[in-house]
Amino acid sequence: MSDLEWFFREEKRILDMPEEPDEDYLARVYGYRPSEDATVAHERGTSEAPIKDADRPRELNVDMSESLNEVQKVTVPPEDLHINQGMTTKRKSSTERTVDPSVRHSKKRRLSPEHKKGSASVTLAHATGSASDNPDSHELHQTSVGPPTDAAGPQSPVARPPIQQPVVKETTITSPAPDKGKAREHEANHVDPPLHPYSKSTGRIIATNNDKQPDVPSPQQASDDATRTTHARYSSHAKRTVKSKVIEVSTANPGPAAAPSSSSVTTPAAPGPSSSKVSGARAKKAEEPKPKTDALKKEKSGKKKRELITPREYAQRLQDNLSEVAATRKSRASPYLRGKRIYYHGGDMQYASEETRKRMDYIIRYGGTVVPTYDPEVITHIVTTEKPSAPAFLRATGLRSLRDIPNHIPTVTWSWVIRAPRRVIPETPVEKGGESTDVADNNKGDKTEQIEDSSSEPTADYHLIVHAAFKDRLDAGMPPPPSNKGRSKPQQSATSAASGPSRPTPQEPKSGRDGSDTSIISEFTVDRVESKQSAILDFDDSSFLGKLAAGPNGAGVPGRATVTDNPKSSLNNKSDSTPEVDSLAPFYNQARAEREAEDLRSGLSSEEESAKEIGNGGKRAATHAVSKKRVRRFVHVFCRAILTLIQGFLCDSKAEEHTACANQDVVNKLQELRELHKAKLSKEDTWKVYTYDKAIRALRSYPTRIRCYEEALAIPGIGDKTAQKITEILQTGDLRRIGYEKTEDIEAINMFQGIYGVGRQTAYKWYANGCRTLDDVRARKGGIKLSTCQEIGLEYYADFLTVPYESRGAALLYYTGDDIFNRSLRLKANKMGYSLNQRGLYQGIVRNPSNKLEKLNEGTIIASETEEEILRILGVPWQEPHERIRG
DNA sequence: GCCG
DNA sequence: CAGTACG
DNA sequence: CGGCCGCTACTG
Repeated sequence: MSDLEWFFREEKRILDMPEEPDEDYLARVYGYRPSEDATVAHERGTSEAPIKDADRPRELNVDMSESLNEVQKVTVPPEDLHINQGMTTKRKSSTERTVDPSVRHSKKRRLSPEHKKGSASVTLAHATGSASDNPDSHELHQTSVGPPTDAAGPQSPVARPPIQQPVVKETTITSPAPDKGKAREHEANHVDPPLHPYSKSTGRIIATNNDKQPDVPSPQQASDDATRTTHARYSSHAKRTVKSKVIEVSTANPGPAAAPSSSSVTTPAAPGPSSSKVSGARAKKAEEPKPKTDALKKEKSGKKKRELITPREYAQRLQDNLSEVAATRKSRASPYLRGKRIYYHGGDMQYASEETRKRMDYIIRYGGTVVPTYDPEVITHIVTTEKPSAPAFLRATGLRSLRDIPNHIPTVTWSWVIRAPRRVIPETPVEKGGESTDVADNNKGDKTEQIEDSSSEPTADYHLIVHAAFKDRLDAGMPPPPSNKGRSKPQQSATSAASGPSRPTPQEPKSGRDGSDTSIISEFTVDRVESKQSAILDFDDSSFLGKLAAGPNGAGVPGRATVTDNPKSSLNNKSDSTPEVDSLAPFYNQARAEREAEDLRSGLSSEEESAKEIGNGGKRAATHAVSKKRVRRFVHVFCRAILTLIQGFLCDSKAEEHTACANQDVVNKLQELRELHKAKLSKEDTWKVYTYDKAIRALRSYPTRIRCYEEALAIPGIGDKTAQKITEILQTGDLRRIGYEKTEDIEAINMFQGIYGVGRQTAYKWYANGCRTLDDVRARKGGIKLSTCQEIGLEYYADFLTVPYESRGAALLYYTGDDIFNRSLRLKANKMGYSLNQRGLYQGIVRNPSNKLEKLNEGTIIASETEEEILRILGVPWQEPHERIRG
């Protein structure tokens, strides 16, 4: 653990080290000072606050909100994982209830007429603030409450600020609510604002919008009012939330408002956060009247021309403009790609697609170098699209075979780039006295003393394997086989790998335990080959990994006998007749086997399969049954450790919600299963739900298709049982369990749980009392009782959940106004020749005079998305929800 | 159900 | 205070 | 084997 601690602390230290102050950066680049904005200033404060937490390794969160959709937050100690996972536990259900909170609030307001404007906002603030542990909650609240948001703008822009000041503070997410637990700290960190102009003007949505949903610009969002800004921010979130969660349809059709403008501005190939998905947001930005926004826009459009340019040319250009780009990069992003000279292969040699350009920009932005041509002498990495075609690649590079890719050059897919932990590689590792860390520079040294002073422990990097571009070259970039110099010193590696919890500095001779505690990592340790380029994660300190790998489990492995007593059997001993065999062959074979596994076998058989592969890979492995097991064990432990680090908190990444992932079908099934358990009362089921949540979440963010039981098992949060289920789904496409457990009672109960304020207990009770439908509940069938909260929840239940995003305005109007207000409003609409219902304001509806129910003409919808719009058309002054009470 |  | 639910 | 989010927030 302390190794972990060290790791995180060290990482944090490094991350905290560089970079100019944000203000300076902003001032320099954008002529903008955060202090101008209270909100930002506040955010800034918090962003610095965590320093005092240095002792407590936390999420190392690099600000890369500009491309959050691609960002990976590094890490957390695995044992803390659950903290946040819990946070997301109810994500889905909360989604379903998107609206509900509002209900409560609006009700509150309604119930307490004394809540005037000001207090209404305060209520809001309180609500959002209290929920600050869940970013989404903001969205939700805001979504629901909508009106206040808007109201703050046009109606009483002046009167607000004083009251809202605290609101801003409270709700601006950024602040790690002082009274929150450590989990909140994560959140706080996580949300820590990108000190970016965008965030000020249009809200973080710009940066984080990872959906292709265009943000529909609305008047209030363009406000300058700082207070309003906050709202707008939420508003943005809200829109996104609603749009993506409540109704997906709208995602499909580009928002009417955003479409036109975005088309003209769309995604310049600038070294900015140019994610194509941001285009919508950018469109909005384009409408921002703000000067600084304009400046920004200008800067971006500088390179936006979309020419037909080859990747090579584009890369070249990036090279040429490097300094310029670097400026942009400076404090915006952690230069975690520093020193990496990447040859990017996008598949098409003739035309640098938007994607290609974007990626190249990205590489530059994060400190890497894009090398226009394939030159093994120069490049340190090869990055390809997710599914590169080998022939195309060969053509592009002029190679004859993938085998010709030099061993030391990792050949990985783009996912590797974006998933690699954001770690700043220290320019000058303190401990190493200025030794260059340029990944490429450290070739396998010939100096024997490296064994002592270098801690780089070549380990199979699962990360590399996972993201390897070609299955035939999984080993590209992996530690090369030991030179046959025979400086193999198993014990040494073993020792260092197993070094104790006390944080040893890299050059410190590892004062590990005695040989009895030999770590299994030693089995795979190929001496210290100085090929850091293999250490993608830059885990220079091997003890860290060693510890991870060895762990409590590894300790039990009788490693010593093998390593020490029978040196020849050591994997890194190349004395057998296969000098070519990479000691890491087992890894490759394992991984390759997984990749190639066409027909998925059951857990057992696939296990055998892999084992066989391993045996084939290293001859000696076949002769050592123990080794075989160890390999498996190690792979498992190691992979998991890596994945844990890579994935970080489950709550770190934005909800990928409906974004189909590589294992979507599996996810769907598991979700079904989870729902089943959700309806049950037992503690056991409760925890299963919890677990499935975690598993599902983990699965979602898993980049590649699961190939076999082991691979699933390696994912943190997925254990034996779930892995089995996954396997079943993979094989049969179904989960039998779901079939016979899915019964009507469960469905009814789950439906009840959809009501705000109703959980499993209540739902079950209702069902037990004979309720089967919502109407039953409404009728209080079985004499059931509802709490006030539940009453309201019920009142607003079903309809709202099905309100399409486009109708939200009308729906909000409908739900927030009381009976009289609504009638009045609708009557007025009628008198004006319109027709208003919960879906929208219609024009031109012609009804049969004799039968008013019969519509002769459907009419056209003229407003529905926002309340303001509707009210404006109807000539009704804006009013807060709590003011819409006439009865 | 997963994890330590 | 404990149960229940929320985000 | 026991813990699994919250110095929750609200309700009764």
